[in-house]
Amino acid sequence: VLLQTTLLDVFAKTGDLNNACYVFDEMGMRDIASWNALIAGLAQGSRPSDALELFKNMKVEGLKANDVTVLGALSACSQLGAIKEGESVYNYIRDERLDDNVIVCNAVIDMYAKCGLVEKAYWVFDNMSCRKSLVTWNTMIMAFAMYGDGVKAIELFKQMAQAGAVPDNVSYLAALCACNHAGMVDEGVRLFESMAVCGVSRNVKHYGSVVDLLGRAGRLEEAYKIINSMPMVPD
RNA sequence: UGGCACUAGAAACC
Repeated sequence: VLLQTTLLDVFAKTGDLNNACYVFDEMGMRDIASWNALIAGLAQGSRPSDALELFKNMKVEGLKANDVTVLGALSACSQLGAIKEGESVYNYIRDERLDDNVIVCNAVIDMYAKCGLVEKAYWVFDNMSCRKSLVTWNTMIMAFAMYGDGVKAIELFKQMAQAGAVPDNVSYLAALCACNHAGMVDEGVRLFESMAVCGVSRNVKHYGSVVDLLGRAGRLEEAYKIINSMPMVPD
C-alpha cells in the first residue's frame, strides 16, 4: 500500500492524473493516504470536480476524512469557487474538530477568499483557536489584497509584525499587490525598499509589482531604473 | 518509526 500510494502520489504531483487514477483503481488495498493523495492530486491538477466527487465517495465507502483529506477537498472548492461544497466541508471540519490544526484553518480561510467571501475568511482568521502561522497571515493579507480591500491588507501586514510574525517574501508580495490594487504608490515603493533593509529576498514578481505600480502612476523613469537594477532576468 | 498537506500579484500574449 505504501509503495502504491507513493507511486500514485508521484503521478498525481506530476499532473499525470490518468495514471494516478489507474494506480488507485488497481490497488488491492487502499488506506486513507491513498485517497488523500488522489484527492489532493485531482484538486491541484485540472480536475477539481473529480476531487470533490471522490471526497464524497469516500464517505459512502465508510472511510473517515482526516485533516489531510479536507485540505484536498478545500483546495478543490477554492479552484472551483464552490462555496456550497466549501461550507459543507467546513461544517464537517468543525464537527470533527479538525479546526485545531492551523493548516486546516489556513485552507478554510483561503477557500472563503477564493470563493469571494473575504468577510467570512476574516471571521475564520479572527476566531481561529489555534496559533496563527506565517502562512495564516500571508493567506489573509493576500485575500484582502486580491478580493477586498488594499488598505486592510496593509493594516494586517503591519499588524503581523506586532504579533511577532516575521514577514517573508510572500507577505511582501501580498502587501505590494494590495498597493497595486489600491493605487498606493508611495506605500508600495516603501515596502519594496524595506525588503532590502529587512533582508527579505526579492524575486521577479516583486519587481514586476513595483514596476507596474510606478508605471501606472506615470513614474516611468523610476520604473525603468528598477528594471535595470534587477539582479535577475526580467520576464 | 515509512507513503498523502495550507499561502504567490498585475499587465501583455493566446
